[in-house]
Amino acid sequence: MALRLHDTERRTLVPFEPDDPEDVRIYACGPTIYGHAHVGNFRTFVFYDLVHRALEWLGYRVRFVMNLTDVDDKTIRAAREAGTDLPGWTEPFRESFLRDADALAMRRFDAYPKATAHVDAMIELVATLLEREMAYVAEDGSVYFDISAFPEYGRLSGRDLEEGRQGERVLADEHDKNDVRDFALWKATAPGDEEVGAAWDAPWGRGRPGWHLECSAMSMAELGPSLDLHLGGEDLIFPHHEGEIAQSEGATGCRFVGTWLHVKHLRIQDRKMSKSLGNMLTLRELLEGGESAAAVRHQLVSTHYRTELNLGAEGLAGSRGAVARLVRFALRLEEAAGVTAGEAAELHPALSGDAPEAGWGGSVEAAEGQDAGSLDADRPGGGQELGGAGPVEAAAREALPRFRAALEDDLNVSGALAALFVFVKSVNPRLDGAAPRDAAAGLAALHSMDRVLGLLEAASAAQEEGSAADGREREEEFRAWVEERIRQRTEAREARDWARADALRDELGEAGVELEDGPSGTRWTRRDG
RNA sequence: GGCGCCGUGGCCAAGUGGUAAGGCAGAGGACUGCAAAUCCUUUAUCCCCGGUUCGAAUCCGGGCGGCGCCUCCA
Repeated sequence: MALRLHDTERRTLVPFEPDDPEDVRIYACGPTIYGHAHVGNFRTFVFYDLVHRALEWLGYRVRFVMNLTDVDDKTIRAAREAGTDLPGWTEPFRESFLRDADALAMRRFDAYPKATAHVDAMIELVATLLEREMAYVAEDGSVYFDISAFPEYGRLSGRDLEEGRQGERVLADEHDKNDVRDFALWKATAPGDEEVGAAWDAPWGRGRPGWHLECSAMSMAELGPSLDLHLGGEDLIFPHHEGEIAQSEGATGCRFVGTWLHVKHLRIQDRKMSKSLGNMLTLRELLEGGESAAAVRHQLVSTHYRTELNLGAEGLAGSRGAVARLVRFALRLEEAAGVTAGEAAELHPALSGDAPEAGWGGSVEAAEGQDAGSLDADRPGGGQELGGAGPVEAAAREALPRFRAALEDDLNVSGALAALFVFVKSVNPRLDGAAPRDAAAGLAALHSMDRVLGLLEAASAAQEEGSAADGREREEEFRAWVEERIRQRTEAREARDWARADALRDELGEAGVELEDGPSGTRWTRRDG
């Protein structure tokens, strides 16, 4: 099976067929950087990250661009109120956004163009549309796109062109438009724009670019006239993306986007997130409140992108549990393998490469509908190759095709997570006494899957950030202290002095350290993180 | 009003014709000095009614309930 995605325009699942699998071009609508991004934004952005990771894992080479909107009504108003100029206001939030993205283990995209850096390209685009008579200059020097020049307007959102036309009173501040549905490509300079530097010269007059225009111009500048994939939140379908199509195809004459993917919105505690309800939760607030980034990432990524996701305390608690289980599993594998994840990958390239093929006899079809525990020799072509593999490796070879099949089915993360946890469940009991090389196979496969999910990455990123904040020396000191306590406790236990042993465990517990006594000694982990 | 989505065990959530993946939480058990971790066992008339079919959570009709977009909010 090959990758299939749900295209908004065709309203159905379609095979993903990029023009060139070696150069897949993806554009995603990013945030307006006038404040800290909220968790709803990040539901969408973490999905972008998933697309980015999944496509590369599946073997595509990807160029992925996400814009940052730094000139619009909101940035201008905020900069004015703060008495600064546009970059003075937006730049800190650009950095804030990237920090938040890092915290969630989002992999960096190839470019984050800012609108203000591409105004020339936007002016050029408007000029082209004027030349082609698809746009007109209004009395005040604003430029509008002429809807009637693009008969296909409305095809993405599936709305009736005539709807809302009759009996519509032309609003006072839009008297320059020929048709109420025409949208602004260029807005003539308004009072206050100059103060913050939000005004540029154009042949038809001074002003600033319209919102839809930014994305058309920047995607063309970065990726060319047509894209394989364009991503955005569901609210952008109309009018934003509809406008992008009209402008882009109007100017170039060629198809703008192959497949549109739109992410459903996030709700908070069963309510829509909105300013009026006062429940605009920023990611920063959530994290500073003590929530772990890995749990947040899990929560945001674990629900299919076309299903509404409701963020709440219960769900986050569930995510914490799920992530903790994976982290412990990774630790057990590392111990049993005696190597790092990187070394494990070298030992088992077939299990750790991007999108390991089902070439070991366990085809996707064969894996589906079999129960996870049956390492059968009766599967087509499965017996012989499996002969030399240990039980952990066999489980990995079972899990990876399922994981892949789920991703290929419109990025079914729930299915992918199920494949992962079936793997965890089947490996855990076989880990005691497993051959190191075999355990390494499990470690390699686990990290391969995490290259798509990013959950272990988010957990270890948080861990590192924590110790970096503490400072290297203090961290060393702390470790030494913990290990000394553990040594003392081991002595106490050998002497069967249970009271002393328990007291030491309690003391460590208060310091946030949890102990696990295993056959190979005592392991400790930090609570959370 | 127009267009569209959804309703699966305590919570979250896969599954779109052949008698229900997975996670979290709970209960019992194994293991442990006690724990923790791990494993085993255990919890579903798939919103309701009717229809199509040998067979439906899955298709069709109706109902009830929840939600989104329809002014630059991801």
